[in-house]
Amino acid sequence: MTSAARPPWPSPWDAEPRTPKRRTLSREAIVEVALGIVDAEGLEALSMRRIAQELNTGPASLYAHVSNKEQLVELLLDRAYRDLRHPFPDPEQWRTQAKEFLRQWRDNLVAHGDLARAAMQSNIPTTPHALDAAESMLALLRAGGLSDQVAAYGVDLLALYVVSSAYEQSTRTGPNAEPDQSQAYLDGIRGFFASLPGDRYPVLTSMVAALTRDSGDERFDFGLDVIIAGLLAREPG
Amino acid sequence: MTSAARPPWPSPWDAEPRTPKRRTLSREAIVEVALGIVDAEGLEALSMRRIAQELNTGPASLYAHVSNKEQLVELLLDRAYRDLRHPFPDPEQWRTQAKEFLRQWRDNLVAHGDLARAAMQSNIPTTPHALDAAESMLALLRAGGLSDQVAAYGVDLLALYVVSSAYEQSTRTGPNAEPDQSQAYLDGIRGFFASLPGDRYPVLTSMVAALTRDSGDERFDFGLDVIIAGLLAREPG
DNA sequence: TCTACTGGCGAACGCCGTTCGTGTCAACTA
DNA sequence: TAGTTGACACGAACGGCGTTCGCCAGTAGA
Repeated sequence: MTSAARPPWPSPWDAEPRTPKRRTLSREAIVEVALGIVDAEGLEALSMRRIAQELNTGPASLYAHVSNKEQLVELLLDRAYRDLRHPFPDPEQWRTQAKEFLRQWRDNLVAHGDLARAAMQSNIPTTPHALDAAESMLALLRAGGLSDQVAAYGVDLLALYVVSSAYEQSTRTGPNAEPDQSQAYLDGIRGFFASLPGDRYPVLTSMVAALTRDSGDERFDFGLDVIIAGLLAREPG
Repeated sequence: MTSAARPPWPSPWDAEPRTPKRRTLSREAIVEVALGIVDAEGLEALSMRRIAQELNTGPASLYAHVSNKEQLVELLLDRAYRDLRHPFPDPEQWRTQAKEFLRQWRDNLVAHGDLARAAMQSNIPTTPHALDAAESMLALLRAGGLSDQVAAYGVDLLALYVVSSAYEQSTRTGPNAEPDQSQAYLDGIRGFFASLPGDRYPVLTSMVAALTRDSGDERFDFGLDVIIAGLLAREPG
């Protein structure tokens, strides 16, 4: 090792090489670093100690900027939602707009590891950018001519679907998503279902092909179509 | 204190009053105790130490019967699903049967604190009684005349809805559900939405009444109806 | 009766979120 | 310019967690 080249006393040129002792910490910096950890390794890898370490400090320092971990995760989620792009509702195309927005919403969550898990804690939007998303969805559904009550319950239902789909997807793909492991994944499920006893699960075993047809976009789009069609079916027109 | 009444040496009549030193532990006993903790105080209160304490032993002893906490939680979930009562599909009444079964499913989850959170980890049923539930639902949807593909995707969608609804409900009611705090809860939400800036959230603030109409059964039933109607809309007939 | 084995379990390891008390720098006051 | 003040940084520690190790004791088979 070359550590012998360094004198034991502090040299002038390496006094405080980084760590300018002050002003380096901020809520934004913490959120950014935390989001990086979640993106790369998932929510489970996120710890106050880990964040502090990545910022060259101790865990206690974080609490000057964030009241606790729960709040930090909420900030992460809102930070992620900040990237959503909101459509201007057009009554002629509201359905396409809605589906595109919901897809974007899910992709945005999936892009941040299993952050969707945090979004499931409370279905009611409370942070600014989560409220923006709800506002946009409500506006789209109303542009589609849905009554207030159906639109209100509908937004809830769609949000529930988007978030839980994203979470399910994230548990499937893992923290660092390999691009094409989905085929192997599907084969695994297929094998499992096929191995079940046909006398106890006659229907399941007879439908393995349909059950394991797709685990990605087609499935998600199917759910979107079903819910939107169901909402329209609740209206007289 | 009356501890002086007890001699410092072991008296014959209190030698091993309980704790027969052996055979008291079993996987079933562990699951039962753990489920009791989750019912009363929620998943967060569940720890190996806590279970062990309730069984008058140390945490290490549990690992002879359960490989880790993750597996234990899976066992809890399957134990809960064991109580589900399955209908025999009748093509004339499949819709009512399906709705009743799904309601029962949700109630069963909500009855066990926030155990639903564990059910969300993987949407694919793998344990015996979870597979039973999927089998029943598939049979019902096929009795309703749905095609294999729509039934397969539909079961997934309904399971996602039931489980995430149950989880949402459980975070609302808390571990020990007060029977009638729902009104105060709704009032809280109403107040929050009403306090939002109307210029940023014009649609949201104009729909507070519809958004906070109900947070319980009516909302859940609405979602059920929407999804089932949407599934039927996917079929030609 | 001896032996082999299985389950029970005390102790410890390395994590975790959070708090306390102290230090130290930056900027305002006089 | 000198003194003061208040906010931020952070080392150390507390009480929890899941899990493993290794020893011990009781049971069952030879």
